[in-house]
Amino acid sequence: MDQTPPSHLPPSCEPRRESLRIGDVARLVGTTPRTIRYYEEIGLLPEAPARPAGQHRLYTHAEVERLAEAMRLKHLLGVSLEELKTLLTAEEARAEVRAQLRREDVEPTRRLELLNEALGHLDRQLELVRHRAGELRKLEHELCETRKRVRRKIREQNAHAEGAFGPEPALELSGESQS
Amino acid sequence: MDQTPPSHLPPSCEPRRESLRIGDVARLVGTTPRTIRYYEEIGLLPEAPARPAGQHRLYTHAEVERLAEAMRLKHLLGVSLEELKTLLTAEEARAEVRAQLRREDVEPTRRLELLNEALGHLDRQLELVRHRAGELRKLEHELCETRKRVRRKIREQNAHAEGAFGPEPALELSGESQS
DNA sequence: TTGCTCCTCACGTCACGTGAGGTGGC
DNA sequence: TTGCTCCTCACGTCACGTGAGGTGGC
Repeated sequence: MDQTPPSHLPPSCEPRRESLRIGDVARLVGTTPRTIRYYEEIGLLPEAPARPAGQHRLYTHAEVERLAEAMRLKHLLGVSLEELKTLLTAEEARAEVRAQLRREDVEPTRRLELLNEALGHLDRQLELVRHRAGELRKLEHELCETRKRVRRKIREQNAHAEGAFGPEPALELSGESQS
Repeated sequence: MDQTPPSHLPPSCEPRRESLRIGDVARLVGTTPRTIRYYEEIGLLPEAPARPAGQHRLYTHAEVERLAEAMRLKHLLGVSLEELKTLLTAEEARAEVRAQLRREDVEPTRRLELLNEALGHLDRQLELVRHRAGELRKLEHELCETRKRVRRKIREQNAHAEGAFGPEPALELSGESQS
């Protein structure tokens, strides 16, 4: 069983779940193996069905995508893992809805219901994102204003020095300064 | 609110440090007393000098402002308390610089040095904020695109229903739905 | 005096970090 | 065979939450 070279496999034999190991996944999404194991432990990530205890975890690229998206949400929205779990469950539900909608045999009333649910979920998430983006824009604006004032003072100072000592090249960022 | 000092005090007798208690402060900045005590414990907030053990903590409005700003930075930038401490120290240094600059007796070279330091600090902070704002904008854009697609599908579905059953008012958000 | 908020331990919790000791695949 | 990564406990840490028991100000 340790004799399965990765090249020229019969089409029936899958390369075991795409053979991405936990270290690779961690590097790809910018986290640590410990974090991934912890997320699996608390049920945020699904455990691979029937992995013998002590055996290596293997991941597919689709799973990496989902994990990356989850970490982006956590990072940008600053939610707890419990809230993140709720978000991801809703996300899964939306995926399920998309799958149902692709099969054309859904009756129109049900179809509209599903679409409206998806819309509601998107709106809630957009509100979260926009609120945070607004706060950040405000902070950015304030920092910019302060920056303008400092730059104006620097210009004034340079102009004054020029007046006192005659024209010399404007000194802005000295580049060298001890401590 | 109750910020008129207890009526007739002699002008020499200060209303002890403006008499804002820890619960008031917590409510004003949107946190808990425990958090404020913890920040004091790890040295992120200065402990009031010479407060007898067991005595109530009292705060000034200026301290409330600083705490609120600190919590905003933490919330928006998602930094650790250790990083936050660094940011606040730099902020204090900038305040110190402003105080020095207001006294006009600083020699021009030193003055430029201080201004350039302040500018550098502002630029680093702006970069942090802008990077995060950019990520959020991207997420917002993606959510908007998905939302557009869902709304288009809803319109299509309604148009189709109209064609099949004759004109009826467009159903968008049902408002009521079981489960 | 009665409530309320405050105080200081001190243990609990969330989201991991960090070895310890051992097994498995290229 | 040798390294490397992986595995599972299990204890440590950061940033607080949450009572326990007691004191202080309107």
